[in-house]
Amino acid sequence: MSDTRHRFLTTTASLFQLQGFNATSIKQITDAAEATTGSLYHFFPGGKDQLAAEVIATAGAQYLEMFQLIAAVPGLGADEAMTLLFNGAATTLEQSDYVDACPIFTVALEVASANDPLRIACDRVFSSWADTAVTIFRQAGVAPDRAAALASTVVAALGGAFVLARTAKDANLMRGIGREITTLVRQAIVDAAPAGPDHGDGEA
Amino acid sequence: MSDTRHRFLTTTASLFQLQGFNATSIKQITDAAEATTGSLYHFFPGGKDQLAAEVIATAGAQYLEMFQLIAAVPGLGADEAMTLLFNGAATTLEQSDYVDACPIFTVALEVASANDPLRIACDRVFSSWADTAVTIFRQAGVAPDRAAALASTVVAALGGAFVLARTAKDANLMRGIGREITTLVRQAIVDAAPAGPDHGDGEA
Amino acid sequence: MSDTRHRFLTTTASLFQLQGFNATSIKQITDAAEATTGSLYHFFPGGKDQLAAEVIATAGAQYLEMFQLIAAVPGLGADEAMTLLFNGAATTLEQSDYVDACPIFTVALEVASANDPLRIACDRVFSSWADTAVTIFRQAGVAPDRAAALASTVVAALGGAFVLARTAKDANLMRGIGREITTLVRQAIVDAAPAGPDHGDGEA
Amino acid sequence: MSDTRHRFLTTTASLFQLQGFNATSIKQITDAAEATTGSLYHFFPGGKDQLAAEVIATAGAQYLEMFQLIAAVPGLGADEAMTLLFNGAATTLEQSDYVDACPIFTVALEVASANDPLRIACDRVFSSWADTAVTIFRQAGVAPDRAAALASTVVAALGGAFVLARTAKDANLMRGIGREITTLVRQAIVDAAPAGPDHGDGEA
DNA sequence: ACGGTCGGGACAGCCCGTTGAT
DNA sequence: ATCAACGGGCTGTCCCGACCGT
Repeated sequence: MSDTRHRFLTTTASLFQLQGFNATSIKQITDAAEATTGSLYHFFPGGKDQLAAEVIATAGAQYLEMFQLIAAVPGLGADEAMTLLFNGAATTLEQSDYVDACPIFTVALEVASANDPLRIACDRVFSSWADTAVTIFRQAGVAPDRAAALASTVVAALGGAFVLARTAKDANLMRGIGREITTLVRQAIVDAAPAGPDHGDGEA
Repeated sequence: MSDTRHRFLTTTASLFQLQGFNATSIKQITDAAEATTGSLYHFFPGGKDQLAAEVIATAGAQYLEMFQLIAAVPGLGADEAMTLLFNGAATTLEQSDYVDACPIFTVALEVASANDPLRIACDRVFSSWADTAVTIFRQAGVAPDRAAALASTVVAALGGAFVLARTAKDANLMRGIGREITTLVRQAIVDAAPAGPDHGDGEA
Repeated sequence: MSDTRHRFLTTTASLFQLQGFNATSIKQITDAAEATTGSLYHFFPGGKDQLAAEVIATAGAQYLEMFQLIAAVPGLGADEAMTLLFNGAATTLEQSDYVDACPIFTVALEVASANDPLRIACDRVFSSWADTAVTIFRQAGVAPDRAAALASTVVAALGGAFVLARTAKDANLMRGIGREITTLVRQAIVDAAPAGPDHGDGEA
Repeated sequence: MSDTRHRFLTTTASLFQLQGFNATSIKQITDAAEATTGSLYHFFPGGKDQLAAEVIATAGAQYLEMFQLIAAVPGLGADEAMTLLFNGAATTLEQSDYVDACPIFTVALEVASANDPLRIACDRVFSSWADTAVTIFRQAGVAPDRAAALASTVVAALGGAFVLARTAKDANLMRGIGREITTLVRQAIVDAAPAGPDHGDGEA
C-alpha cells in the first residue's frame, strides 16, 4: 500500500479544512505532502478533482465512524449523544484555534454549482450521516415520519454551527446550538411515546 | 450615485452565490458587470477584498430586512415565522435551480481562516441576524437564557440547510428542517410559559 | 498602432520558421518578443492558436506580395519567374543556414488534423498563392484547364523543395527543382500555342 | 521478434501521420500501443528520439518498396507510374479522411532545425526515394544531367501535394499535381530522345 | 471623478519525458 | 517488463497597476 498516496489524502484533508477547495493549490498540497506533482498525477490522474473526491469520501467515512462510536456509548440516549457530538466538535475547534473544522462542509458549498462529481461526493457523505442518524433516532423511538427531517436538521445544524463558530471564533456558539439540538431530539423522543414508557424500539 | 458601482455590488453578489469567493475572478466580475478593471479599482481601491466586504454587508442587510419583514407579519407567531422563512428559502432555491443561495454562507467558510477582514464582515452579518432573532424570540416569551442559543441554532440550521439542499439538489430537505426548527421554537415558547399566559415581554 | 502586438507577430513567424507550431512555446515567444504573457493574452485572447492564425495570414500576405513582385518584373516570362522564385528561396535558405524557410509550410502539416481554424488559415494562404499563379499562367497563355493544376504543382513543389532542402541542408536541391518547374511551365505555355504566336491573353 | 516492439513502431507511425512528432506524447504512444512506459524505454533506451528515428526508417523503407512495386509494373512507362503514384496517394488520403498521409514529410520539417539525428534519418529516406527515382528515370531514357533534379522534383511535389491536399481537404488537388508531374516526366523522356527511338539505356 | 487600453509578473493546474526500486 | 516517483516546463489566467482619454 502506497504511503505517498495516503499522505496526499490526509494533508489535502487538512488543507481543505483550513482553506476549502479553491484556495488550496496543487503546489501547497505537494509541499505539505512532501511529494512531487508528477507523483500526485500518478496516483490521481484526474487531478485536483479526483483527489478532492477521494478526500471527501475518506474523511466522510472517518466522521461517520466517529459519529457511530458516540452513538454506541452504552447507556447514552440519542439526545445526550447530540451534546457529546457538538461539544466534541467545539473543543476540537477551540484547541486547533478554529482551524480543524470539517473539510466536507467547507468544500460542499463552493463546489455545489460548478463541479458535479464533487457535489455528488459531498452528497453521498451527507446522506450517509443522515442515514445513520435516522437509524439511531428510530431506535430511540422517534416517529418514523419525523426521523428523516430530524436527522437532516442535526446535520444542517452541525454544519451551520461550524460556519458560525469559525466566523465568530467562538466555540461556545457551537455548544449552545448543541444544547438546543439536544432538546429538540429529546422532545422528539418524548412526543413519540405519549401513552407509556418507551421501550426503546420504534421499529418492531 | 454611481450606477456602475451598484452594478458591481449586485453582480458580484450573484457570482458569490453561485461560486463563492475564491472561484470568482475579477475578470468574471467585470464581464458580468459590463465594466472594465480600471473601473472596478476606481470604485474599490482595496480590490477584490474590499468589494467582497461591501457585498457581504449589503447582502446581509437585505436579508436582515427580509427576515424582519417576515417576523412582522401580523398575527404570526415566532414559530410560524420559521416555517415561512425556510419554505421561502426552499422555493427560491428550487426556482433558481439551486443557484440562488445566500452568498454570505457560501463565502464565510472559505474566508474564515485566510482573510480576517472578510471573516469579520461575515461575523457582523450573522450577529445582526442572530440579534434580531433574539429580540423576536424574547418578545415571543422565550426564556432569556435560551433565546441566544435558539437564535444561533436557527441561523446555523438555515445555513446548514442551504448546504444540504444545494448539495442534494433537493429543496424539500430545507422544508423538513424548517418544520423541525419550527417545532423547536414553539416548544421553547411553551417551555417558558408553564404557569400562565405569556405576557409577551421578557425584557421590561 | 501597438508596437508590442507587431513584435509578437514577427518574432512568432521567425520561431515558426525554425521550429514549427508545436515546438514553439509561449514562453519562447514572449522571451523573443521581450514581452510578458499577460501582454500576449491581452492582444491575442485566443492564445497561441489565435496568434498563429494571424501569423499565418500576415506572413502569407507578405509572401504573396513578393510573389506578385517577381511576376511583375517587365520582360520576364512566367517560366523565368519560376526560376527567380526558387533561386531566391534557395539563396535565402543558404544565407540563413537553412533556418529562414516559409513558416506556413512548416506549420501546415502539423496542424492539419488537430486544429481546424489553423488548417483553414493555411488553406486560405495556399489558395491565395495558387489563385495568383493561375492568373499569371493564364495571362501567359496557359490553357485554362491546365492553369489550376499547374499552379498547385508550383506551390506544392515549392513547399516540398523547402522540406528536401532543409532536410538535406542543400540549397541546390531547390535550384534543381526550380529548373524542372521552369521547364514544366514553359512547356505548358508552348503547348497552349500550337498554331501561331501567343497573343498573351487567355482571359479578355 | 518482439511483438510489443513492433506495435510501438506501427502505432507511433500512425500518430506521426496524424499529428507529427512534437504533438505526439509518450503517453499517447503507450496508450495506443497498449504498453507501459517502462516497456517503451526497454526497447528504445534512447527514448522518443530513438523511437522516432526507427519509425522514420521503417516507414521510409515501406514507402520505398511500394514505390518500386509501382515502377516495376510491366508495360508501364515511368511517366505513367507517376500518375499511379499520385492517384494512389490521393485515394488513400480520401479514404482515411485526410489522416493517412506520409509520416516522414509530416515529421521532417518540424525536426529539421532542432534535432539533427532525426533530420538525418529523414534525409536518408528522402535520398533513398530520390535514388530509386533516378534509376527509374535513367532507365526510361532521361538525360543523366536532368534525372537527379527530376527525381527531387517528384519527391518534392509529392510532399507538397500532401500538404496542400490535407490543408484543403481536397484529394483532387493531388491528382491534378500528379497529372502535371506525369507531363513533366514524359517530356523529359521525349526531350532526351530527339533523334531516334529510345533504346532504354541511358547509361551505357 | 470616471473609465478604457495596455501591460506586468506570478502562479495556477496539468502533463511532459524520464529514471529507480525491485 | 512494472509500479512508483521525479522535476521541470507547458499553456493559460490570475490580480493588479500605469498611462491614457473624457
